[in-house]
Amino acid sequence: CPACGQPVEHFEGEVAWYCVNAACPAQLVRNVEHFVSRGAMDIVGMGTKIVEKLIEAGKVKDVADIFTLSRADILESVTKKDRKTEKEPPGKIADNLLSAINTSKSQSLSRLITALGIHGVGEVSAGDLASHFGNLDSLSKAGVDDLQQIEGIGPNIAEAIVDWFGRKANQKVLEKLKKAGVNPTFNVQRSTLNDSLAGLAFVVTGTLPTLSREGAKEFIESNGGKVTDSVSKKTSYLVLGENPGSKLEKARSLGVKVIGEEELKKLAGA
DNA sequence: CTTGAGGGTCGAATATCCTT
DNA sequence: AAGGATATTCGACCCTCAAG
Repeated sequence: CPACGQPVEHFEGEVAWYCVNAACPAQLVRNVEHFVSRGAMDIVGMGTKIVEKLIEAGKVKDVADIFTLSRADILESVTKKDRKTEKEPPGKIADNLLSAINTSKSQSLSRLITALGIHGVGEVSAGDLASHFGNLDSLSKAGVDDLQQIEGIGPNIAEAIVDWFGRKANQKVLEKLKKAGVNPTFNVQRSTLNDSLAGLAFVVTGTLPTLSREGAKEFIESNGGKVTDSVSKKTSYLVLGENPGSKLEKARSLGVKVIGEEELKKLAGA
């Protein structure tokens, strides 16, 4: 491994090699980055640079450490060089970060599962897993066969999940998270709020007038609809905003219906 | 067992928005 | 003004499923 010098391992059928050193700094950065990213725990204000600094300063050794960070820890890490400008520290960064971390504690179960970074489990699969198992404990006890019952989960992903939960280091992280108050359960209420969009699959392209991309997604999901990244024959509607990409072309060639934000809201009966 | 299509995930690239 | 974070798109590639 170029970053830590430890031997690397490559998995059957995979193109890339993986460093097996659980403490590899380069790996840690990527893990943490993914954990806090938009589709996962969504900790605003925490990007690559900040993550690197926190890790360099030794304040974050695993993903769970984020939740026990103190204001002093952050200040110390971020202002590592110019120690003499003690009197005017970048307090705003610290404050924003702390409150973002705090809000992220109540993030949904599916986001947390996404955040774990299991091979092959992204937002969509994580959502399926969340609604199927309801909480992390039952998911961690699931066997390969249980997992394969779920649509979209085959032997490879099932194995990856079992393997992830089987690792001691990961179990430890889960424990720490639980202790820090991060242990969400699947909220059934949310999915049964309104099912006017049930059975429909949406893809969003471009910038919508009032809803953000995230907002549109949540809106659709809370009304029972499904959102994916790519347009296909199974897509029910393409929600079109400004500056659309190639998805519009694809939708047209496949005969997928194209609607705007207004129509989306009408469909949902809002 | 092999192959191909349909779906989905991930990472890179790019443009724009915020904060010091 | 500059550095950093966010928002999107795009292409590469992997997984699943079903048909040959």
